Amino acid sequence: MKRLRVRRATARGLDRKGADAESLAADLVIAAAALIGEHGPQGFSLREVARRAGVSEAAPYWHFAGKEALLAAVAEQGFINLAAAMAEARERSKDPRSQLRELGVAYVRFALAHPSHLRIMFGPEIPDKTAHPALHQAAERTFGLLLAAINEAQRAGDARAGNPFDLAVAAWAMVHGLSSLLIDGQLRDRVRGMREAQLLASRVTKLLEMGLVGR
Amino acid sequence: MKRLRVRRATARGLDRKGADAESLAADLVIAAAALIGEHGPQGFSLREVARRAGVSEAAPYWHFAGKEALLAAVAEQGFINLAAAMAEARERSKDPRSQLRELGVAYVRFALAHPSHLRIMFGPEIPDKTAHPALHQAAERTFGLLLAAINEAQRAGDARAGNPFDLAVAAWAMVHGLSSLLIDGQLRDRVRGMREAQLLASRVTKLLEMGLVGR
DNA sequence: ACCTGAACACCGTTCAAGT
DNA sequence: ACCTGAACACCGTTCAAGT
Repeated sequence: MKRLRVRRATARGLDRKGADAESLAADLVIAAAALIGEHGPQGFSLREVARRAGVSEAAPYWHFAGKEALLAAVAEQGFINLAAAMAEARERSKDPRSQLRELGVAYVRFALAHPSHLRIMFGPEIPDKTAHPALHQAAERTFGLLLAAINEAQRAGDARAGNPFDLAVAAWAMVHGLSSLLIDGQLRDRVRGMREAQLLASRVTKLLEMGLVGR
Repeated sequence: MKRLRVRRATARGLDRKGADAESLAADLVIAAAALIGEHGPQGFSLREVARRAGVSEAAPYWHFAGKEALLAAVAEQGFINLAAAMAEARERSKDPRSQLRELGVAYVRFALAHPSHLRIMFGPEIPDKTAHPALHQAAERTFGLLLAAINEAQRAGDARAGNPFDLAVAAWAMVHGLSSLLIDGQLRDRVRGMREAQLLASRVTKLLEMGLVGR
């Protein structure tokens, strides 16, 4: 029994204490996230994850309903990480207008740094988030962060009046669309490299900003 | 031999004349597009496409290098259809500013009408479009339509000065992001139904328009 | 030139059986 | 409670063989 646990830990290439006390569920999520990061959403398989965790191919089914449930756990962690990055970005500036700009930059930066993760968070692998309440909640919380920033900007006169939901969707659509186009290589002909992508992001975001601010 | 052709035609549920003269390649693309439309990109398999076309599982490999090549053909057709819808939309209005608005509406409408098709056109199933020259060209041509509309709007004073590429990317990112969020169900809690989605699209697009026009 | 049949190495999922 | 081993029905791709 003890040998088995050790096999699991070394199979992941990890060597930290307390591996015995960990649940296999957490190990599987970690292995899944790593696998997605390496080979993309396409190259992901439940059997390979089990192999990396050092367990049989049937073992994951004790902890997750199936492949989609494991991916949902990975996606949930992704939203938690994105929300943390956005919260941190917001704290970097004082005035609401530049806070919004920082939020957008953080979003695109996260997308470029973790493209495969973003695909799992938004892609068709999980057709209905409401089937995974924890994931659904994490996604809602992330959007809530943006909505709060919009609200504050409106109160400070740094965003035009109007339905805050519309403004938030506009901002979200812009950064999400730009991230998707960059990740999917749609702009690869004319935008080379991460640095150029970030510059494009700030120029493009500014164009929307003018519409959102209204002056 | 003739019996075989007939079997192919009826297997697709079609009964048009001239089926004998058609190439299997075209049949496979049609069957693939239909399958994707029904079951989404996930439920697509090359074997099932072959079954629907009434041929053996190895037959497609004579016409396509593999699964990705067949998907690339489907995606190419998608870009051709999208470009046609955009060109038609543009002809509906005279002044450049409302032409841009019509382009955006057409994009979102296409996405909502053919969500699975859009995913193939942009998703990770085809990681590198340059590996499929015809697809790459069709995608470029579609973006070129948007770029031309931006250029014309700038000449008419209906769009602010500046790098037309930046303006085009902003517009593209906005409608693409909104389409993605709608398709992926990210707004399902607060936007119910196609009609409400279209209304949201026109409100949100207007917010960007103010930034693009600059007055 | 174009297609079939059989094969290989994978995959997700289930289920009896073990501890 | 938690995991294994074996099985089932799939999948993408290859390749000799047919016509």
